[in-house]
Amino acid sequence: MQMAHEHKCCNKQKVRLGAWSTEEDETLFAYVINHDQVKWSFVPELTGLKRCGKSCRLRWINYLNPNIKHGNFTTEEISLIFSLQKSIGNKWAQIAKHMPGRTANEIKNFWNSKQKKKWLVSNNQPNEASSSSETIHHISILESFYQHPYPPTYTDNFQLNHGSNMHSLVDCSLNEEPPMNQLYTIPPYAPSSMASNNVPMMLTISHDHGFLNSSVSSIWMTPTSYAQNFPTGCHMHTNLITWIDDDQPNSSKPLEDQPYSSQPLEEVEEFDINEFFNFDLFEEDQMKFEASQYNNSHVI
DNA sequence: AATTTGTTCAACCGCTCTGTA
DNA sequence: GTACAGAGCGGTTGAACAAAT
Repeated sequence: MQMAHEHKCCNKQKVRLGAWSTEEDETLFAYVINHDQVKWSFVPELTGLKRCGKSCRLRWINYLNPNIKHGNFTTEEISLIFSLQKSIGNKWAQIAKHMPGRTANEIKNFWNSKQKKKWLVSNNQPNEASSSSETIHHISILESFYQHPYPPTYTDNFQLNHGSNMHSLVDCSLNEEPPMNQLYTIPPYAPSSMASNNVPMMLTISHDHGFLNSSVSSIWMTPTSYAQNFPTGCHMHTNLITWIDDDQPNSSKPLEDQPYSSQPLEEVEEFDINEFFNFDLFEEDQMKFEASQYNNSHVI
């Protein structure tokens, strides 16, 4: 615990800094849990804590809040962090909203540590970067999203509805059986070196059974398709898949504005994607994919 | 066993955003 | 329209711990 000193906020009152004691935690917890509306700037005065109001707020939202899920991130959560970071950048608070129980600070810390490791790997500094198998695992996940879309294994028709006029059919390819709460790639023909944008889009998958709806986090455009305003690939979050009524009108609004996107996650997770897709791996597709990647990299 | 180096994560800082008078 | 206060956010720091030497 650091000595009390003048804080720049809090009217320059003397406040304590550093790690919180058990007693301080108990005091803050007891106060917040018993008050619906907390005015953080008044908390030190009302509780007797020698802390800045901002510090109290931070302690609550990052540690004391009983809704926080402590412990390591799951593979699904890591996937979601990578895909959301790619979509919206370092908007940690927004990313945290997609991950109940996780704090923006926790996600930011995770991202920063993994980014550092990725940098070390990309700069051929294996001694530092390969210090644990966990590191390699995380980096392989990251690489798969950023650089190496996996080979296509299955083809279906996916209907992309973009803006008011665009209404295009593209082939769908899935690299492997995607667990729920996972991101997968449709289709992986365009390498990441090609132009991409992050325009929010709605992806409608047409099937005999009705319609599936999902957010698309990023769209790939080849030079040709870009000229034609025709996306060749996209990322899709399986955890955001929801059923919609057949008469639900298509819309170009962002997902959060869609009434059917607010379905509880528990309901979403009950959906079994295996009922509708066959994820068998075909070697021929893999070769075709590798060839297209090679060709594209030499065209650009 | 002691020291150095690397990693994690809680906490701080300063800035921006938002609501209100 | 503007000034102010409080809340929120993202970048950064540094203490504590773990791993390597």
